[in-house]
Order: sequence, then structure tokens, then C-alpha cells
Amino acid sequence: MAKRGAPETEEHGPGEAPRRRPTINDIARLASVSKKTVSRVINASPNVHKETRERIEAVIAEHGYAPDPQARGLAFRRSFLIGLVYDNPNPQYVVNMQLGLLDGMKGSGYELVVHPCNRASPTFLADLRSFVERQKLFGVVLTPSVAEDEGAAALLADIGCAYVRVASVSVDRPERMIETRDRLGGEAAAQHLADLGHKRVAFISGPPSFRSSRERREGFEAGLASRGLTLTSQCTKEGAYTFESGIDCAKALLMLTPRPTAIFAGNDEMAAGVLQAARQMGVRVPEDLSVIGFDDFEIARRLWPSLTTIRTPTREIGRLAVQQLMGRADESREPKDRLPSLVVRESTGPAAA
Amino acid sequence: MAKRGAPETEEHGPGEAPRRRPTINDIARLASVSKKTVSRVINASPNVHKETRERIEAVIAEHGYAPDPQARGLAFRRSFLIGLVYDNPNPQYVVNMQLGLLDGMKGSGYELVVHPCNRASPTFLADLRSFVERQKLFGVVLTPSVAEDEGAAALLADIGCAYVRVASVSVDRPERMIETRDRLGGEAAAQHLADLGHKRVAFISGPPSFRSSRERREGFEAGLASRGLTLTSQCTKEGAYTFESGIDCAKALLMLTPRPTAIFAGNDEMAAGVLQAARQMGVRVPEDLSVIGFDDFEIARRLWPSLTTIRTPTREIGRLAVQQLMGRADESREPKDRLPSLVVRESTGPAAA
DNA sequence: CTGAAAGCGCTTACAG
DNA sequence: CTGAAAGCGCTTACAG
Repeated sequence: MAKRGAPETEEHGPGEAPRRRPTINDIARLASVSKKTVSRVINASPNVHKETRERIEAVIAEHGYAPDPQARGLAFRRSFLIGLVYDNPNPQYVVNMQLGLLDGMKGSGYELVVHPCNRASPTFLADLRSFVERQKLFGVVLTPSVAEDEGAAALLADIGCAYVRVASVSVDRPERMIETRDRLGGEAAAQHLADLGHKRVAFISGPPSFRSSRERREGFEAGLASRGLTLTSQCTKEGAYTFESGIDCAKALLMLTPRPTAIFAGNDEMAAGVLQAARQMGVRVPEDLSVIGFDDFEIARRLWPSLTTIRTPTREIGRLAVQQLMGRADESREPKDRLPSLVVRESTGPAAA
Repeated sequence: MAKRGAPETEEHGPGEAPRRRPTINDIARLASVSKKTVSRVINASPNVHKETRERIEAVIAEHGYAPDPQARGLAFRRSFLIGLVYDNPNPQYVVNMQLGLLDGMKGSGYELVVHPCNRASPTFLADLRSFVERQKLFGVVLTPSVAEDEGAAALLADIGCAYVRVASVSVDRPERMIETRDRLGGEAAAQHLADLGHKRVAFISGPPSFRSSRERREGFEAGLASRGLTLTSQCTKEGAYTFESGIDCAKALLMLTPRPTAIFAGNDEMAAGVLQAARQMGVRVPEDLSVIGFDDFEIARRLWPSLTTIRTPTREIGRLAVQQLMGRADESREPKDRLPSLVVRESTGPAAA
């Protein structure tokens, strides 16, 4: 390999063997204290004389000392790893969530370990258990739908693993929850369509295994009700949060007489399917049909017409979730930042006369 | 929390306190050997009497013993963590790669730690270094474009961290490379278009920071040349692997006179942009224009018309990369499984007369 | 406020 | 083929 580009390192000059990283013993010796006192500084114990602390901190900084998480973990009987446990098939969701978690963990010394899972697998709980116990995880963040799994939560509580569940509505103690309040998004969708004069509106739900399916529907119904409208059972179809299910449900809805003038799809993927079905059936969007999605993932801007949707701040939610897990919840932020909000684009318009 | 759904555990019956996990000392005592001998069994040392080994293995199985990776790591001076270092902005790529890595790591006792990075950041190498050194990673997998960064590779080599680079062409020693051979995909795209009778073909490349941009172009040119066609500089635009850049480049190409009858976009994202631009300019696909992408991510099937593209087996590539990193490369598989291949859908058709 | 001893659960280096 | 001792780099429990 080319030596060009090899980084200069502080650890060793040219020709010297790489010096090993300093340990707590090195720092103790250099600061003329016991390693226990260095340990107190590392762990921010209040019982250290101010001058002693400053001396030790100076030595630590000078030598770029960082405690070994493995040794620390062995003594603490837990690791400095945080697990992301997920079963959401949407890559955009997963990546946004990961980025949010990493945002919140930045500088904390923790690392993120990913654990996709399958609630339907017979070894689901056993796998989760061995993942958490073997690595002695500091804690895990659970996202939908596995966040709504009582078996998983009970297992974690049972083995004493800290966790935070991200879900559309509270299903656990407050310190173990981040609520995304999808219901509010459903309401906003309904009100947007009502404001555009739509009366015959339809809804395509996600699968019942996701609590968000229900919350989005109930929010939508509540929003319609606030404008004197109702969602008929004929105009309600159960999808699966997939593109294909969006197509199928939309085809059924577009064959109704009279045809609905607007469809609220439970997520952007299904909304993309609705647009596809409309195109195939010669239904113009938004002239003949308004379409609204949920998520505001990248696909929303790529669709044609571009998709009116409900934005969910997934990355921000992820940041909040880990911070809460690490006990560093940052209360200063506007809670508004984490609520679903309407994004109007081209796929919605006034109801046809 | 509801106790319903709490998993039954072998570790403790009702009312009992949870028993701690067995350690190497427990196994040694139960098998009437020293812990060193248990250690030999754990580490598959050949120097253990067959009967001794079997006795120990039975005790291990009976008690569900699994060595503590932290303690093992402390003694080994390295962890059982594998890092995924990436800067590819495409969520589908990242998730597919992660799934592939996890496939390959399944049952190995290693865990996957994710590390997105930014080559343009001034702290890029320092961040990578501290990530690897602090966690004493077993090794890392690098994916494009960071896989092509000589500074990163040199740093890892310097600090003695094993790594495997996933790139379109070999840029390192064979044991440190997984080649995706994107050039072959470019060739297949060219031959498909040539077979359909296209003569005036255009290309939208990715950014120069990705080696794949060049490989896909060179493959395309080679494929055209094999059919007596050439790619003119007028018909070559530099995009950025983004939807928006696909739109911009396609608009420029579609204003040429004579207009190209086919466009090969360097990835599916840009191909989506080409379809968008064509729609806006009233150019029909595939009647007036054939479009072909690269990747075969989910978006390809959702576009309208659905996208002809080059499939890249990202998940399989990921599986191979970690196995190679762990020294368990599985040579039995057909190498064919990992090559790019043409997927014909609706966006390509015969050249207009 | 500070430290010496013992221990976390493994492995290495050395004996036998 | 097997084991007793020492050590990996930290923390806990106990003294002072």
C-alpha cells in the first residue's frame, strides 16, 4: 500500500515503534496519585480535591488518555454499547433513525450496535435476549413495530436492560417512551383535505401490527369529524405500508361509485402506489384525485406529482430517544420540533366540482 | 408494565432471584478441569484430549455458557466488534449493506457497529482513528466512496486494524478487497441499448469522488465500442448520483439536436430524475427515449415506467466482505452471484425509427 | 478527600 | 495434553 496519505500521528515519530495507548496506571503515576483517584475523575465523582482534579485532568489531556471501554465495562458489568432494535422495513426510516441516535450519542463514548429483528420468528425473544446479555448492553432503543411488542419490553425489564420505546402513543412508563403522536398528523391531513373542499375522502391504513396504523386513522377520523365529515367503512382499506398494497387498495377505492375525491395513504410508500394506480386508471392527480401520504421521506419529492404528506422528524426523534436513554434528555428544545407536520406539494388540490 | 408476555426463562423459576450467567470458572469446576482448558475449548485449540473436550462441551451446552466478549476482548487486546464505515448517502445501499454484513456475521459472536463519516470533514481521520482504537475493533468494512480513500486505508494499516474495502475495482491487496466490478454493468447497459438499435446514446456519470462513476462510464464505452458505437463528449454529463442532478443533466441532454434516443444514468436515483425531466419536457419513455439506471434499488420498480437497470447484489457483497474480514471466506459460492446484471423492465425499448 | 487490596472474566507465558 | 500464576485496564468495597 502507498505510504502517501499515511496520517501523521502524535503517538510515534518517524522510526519509533508505535507507543501503546496510556492506561489509568500511566496517568496515576504521572499525576502522582493512585489509580482510584484517576478513576474518580473519569467518573466525575464529587469527592476529589479541586487541585488534584485539575492536575489529573491536565495529565489526561496532555496524553490524550481515554479509558478503555472494555476494561471499564468488565468492572462495571455492562458495556458502553447502545442497541438499535428495529423491524421497520423502510430503509429511509432506519437510516434516519440511526443518524438521529448517532447525533445524540456524539461525544458520549457510546457506540451504536444495530439489531434488526423479526417479531414473527420463533427465536425472536431468545435472539434479543442473547444479544442484550452477551454484549451487556447499556440500553436499547426500540422502534415500531417492535417497540410495541410487550414481550420484548417485558424481557428487557426482566433482565434489567434500560430501554426507550419510540411509538406513536405512550405504551410504557414516561421515561421509557418517546411518543411520535402520529394522531396529530392524521388530523392535519384531514383538515387539509377538508379545507380544499373534499367531502368523499378515503383512507388506506397500514397493517394492524403497527400501532401507527390505528393512530393515523383515528387522527384522520377526528380531523374529519371536526369539519363535519366522516370516513365510511367503504372508503377505508387495509394496506401493508408497501407500494404494492397501495396500488391494490387504490384500485379498489377508485372503482367505487361515486369515486372518492381524495385519498389519505398511511405512508408515503402506499401513496406512491396510489399515484401509480391513478395513472393506470387514467385518474388525474390532483385534478380528479388528491393524494396525501405520511412520513415525508425522500420519495415524496421524487414522485410525480410531488407528494403532499405529513412530515415525521425521525432523525430528531432518534436523537431524543438516545438522550433520554442516556439520561441526558435536553428539555430546552421546543417540543414542537418532534411533532408531525403538514407539507403541501402538488398531489393535493381543490375538490372537483 | 404488563407481566403478560414475559418470556419464560431457563435462568430462574418463579420467585427465585435471577441466577447470574455462568463464567469460565463455573464451567471449569463443573467439568473438573482448569479454566485454561475450558479456554482451550472455547478457542478451538487442538491440544485438548478428545474426551476432555467432549465433557467440557457438554457442560457448556448444558448451562448455556457463552464467554463474555468483554473479558475475552480485554485479554485479547481487541474487541469482537466489526465496524461499518460508510459515506454513501443512499439509505437503500446502507441498509442492504448492513443486512449483508449481519448475514455474514450471524452466529459468529461479533456485533456490528455503524460509523457514518464524511471525508470532507477536517476531523475525518482523527474520528476514524479514535473510533477504531477506543473500541479496539476487530476490523472494519469500508464502502464507497470512503473505501477508495487512501488516507483511511493507510491509517487502518498503520494502527493494525484489519479491514476490507468494497469498491468497483481493486485498489488494495486481494485479501483486503471485494470488487463489485461495476464496469461489467456498464457494458451490459451498452449492449442492451445497442441490441435495441440505439445509436445516439448518452451517459450521466456520478461524481468523480466515486470510483464507480468512472468504472460505469468506461464499461459503458467499452460495451458501445464492442458494437461499433461511441459516446460523444456532448452526450456525457457529470451528475452527482442525486435525483436533482439527474433532472438537470437530462434536461441538458434532451435539448441537444439531434436528441439522444437513450440515456444511461449512473444510478437509479439519477435515472428517476431523467424520467422526471422527460415527463416535464413531453418526451415519452420508452417510445421517444430509453432510460436505464444502475443499482436496482426499490425505487426502480416504483418508477413509471418501471426502470430497466443494472442490479448490484449489495447484500451479498456485504456478506462476502465480512466473511473475508473474519477469515471465513466461503469459496464455494458461484462468483457469478456477486456480479452486476441487467434487469429489463419498461423504461427501455427499440430506438425510434 | 485519598489509597491498597481484591475482583470483573477472560488469555498469555511459562511449566510440567 | 493440562494447569497455576500473572495480567489485560478498569471499578467496587473497605479503610483511613
